[in-house]
Amino acid sequence: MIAEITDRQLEIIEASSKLLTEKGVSGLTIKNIAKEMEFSESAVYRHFKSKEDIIIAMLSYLAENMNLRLTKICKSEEPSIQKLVAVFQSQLDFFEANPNFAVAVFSDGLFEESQKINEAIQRIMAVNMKNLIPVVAEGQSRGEFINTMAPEELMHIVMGSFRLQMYKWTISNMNFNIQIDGKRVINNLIKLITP
Amino acid sequence: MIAEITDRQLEIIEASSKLLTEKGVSGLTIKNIAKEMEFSESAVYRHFKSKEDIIIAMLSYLAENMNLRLTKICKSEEPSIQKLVAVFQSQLDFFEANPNFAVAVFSDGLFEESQKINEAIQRIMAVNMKNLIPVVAEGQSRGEFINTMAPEELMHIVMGSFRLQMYKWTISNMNFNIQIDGKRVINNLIKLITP
DNA sequence: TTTAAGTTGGTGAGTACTTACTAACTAATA
DNA sequence: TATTAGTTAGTAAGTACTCACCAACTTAAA
Repeated sequence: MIAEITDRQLEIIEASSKLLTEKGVSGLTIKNIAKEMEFSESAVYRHFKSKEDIIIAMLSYLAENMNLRLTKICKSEEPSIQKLVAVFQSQLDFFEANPNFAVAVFSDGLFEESQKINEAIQRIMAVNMKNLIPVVAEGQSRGEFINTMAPEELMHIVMGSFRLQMYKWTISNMNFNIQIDGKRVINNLIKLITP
Repeated sequence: MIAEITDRQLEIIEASSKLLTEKGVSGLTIKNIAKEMEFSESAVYRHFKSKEDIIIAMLSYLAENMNLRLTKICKSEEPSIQKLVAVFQSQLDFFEANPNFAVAVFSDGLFEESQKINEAIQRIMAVNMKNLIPVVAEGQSRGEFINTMAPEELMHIVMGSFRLQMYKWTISNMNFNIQIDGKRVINNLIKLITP
């Protein structure tokens, strides 16, 4: 929560996410991080006590960023539909600009060996849910969204569709325009969940 | 395609998928496979020329199985809705009985280092699509499903929701009843995509 | 103002261990 | 006798991480 992060740590986080995009999980090694930072492997340990800590810091940094972005959108006074669309638009913009993070978040189970890392990834999912469930519930009570299922279940379908689209993008090595396809998915979802 | 597989190779495939469930990708090593098979590491290489080949054989075996199951369901004369439900029910049954394979298929990007393995995983996705797109198209023309988007886009939403449910199950270490939650997702989807 | 002590962020060499894979050999079977 | 399926004992390359050491800077006291 209280992310007391030094400049150097932030640089390492950025180097790590770059490596993650370009070389995948197996390329995210201390050796490669050091090379990217242009210093020795042992220097990495001056700033983080373990590789696990680096990954967790990276994911927490992302979660914090995302929460700020989404909270801002969700507390506005627009119609719920517009808020929902704006949230996913914001996610599209972010991941288009930072495709490195997309790999981490949408390639599920990537760091399965560590419980702590898995929890960090789940926290990112939770940030989405925490912000959007109230929006959906509000939309339902206003008659903007269909009322045939619980907000959580509506969100499950919306998130699942969005995640699958992001996944298709990451495995294609980001070689199509995620804005176009992403927007189409969101439009299709809106068609389905409005009365 | 023509999977000419020896008994011993099948045993190795089964041992590998067991390891995948219990220890994750990082636990799927030649050493562990050998231990599981109760013979030496080098004996593994009598049956497969590389670890990559084992993983590909494992995924191909799964794809073949799945295709047989789904094709049988989809060529029946029932209403399209019932076929769609039956397909996902069949998937639920299979992954409940073989949770090991669920990890492989729903933890995307797991074996990212190998292009061939990725292709094998995508072939499994394609088996689903190949069988279900015609069912959805047929259902749309019969007025069983809504007609406001292309069959592929409807399937995207259905698959995305299903995959997310399976993912939640795998990261919870299969500690809730996937039949109950899986069925609820399918029911919710049916509510959305029927007129 | 000089000196002393402590901190920060580096280095290079090395640890203990794991990985996929191989060569050479052996025993049993066709 | 040739083939099959196993063995033992290795390999080179990689992994995260630790060690003793050091230069530059900051802080505080003489």
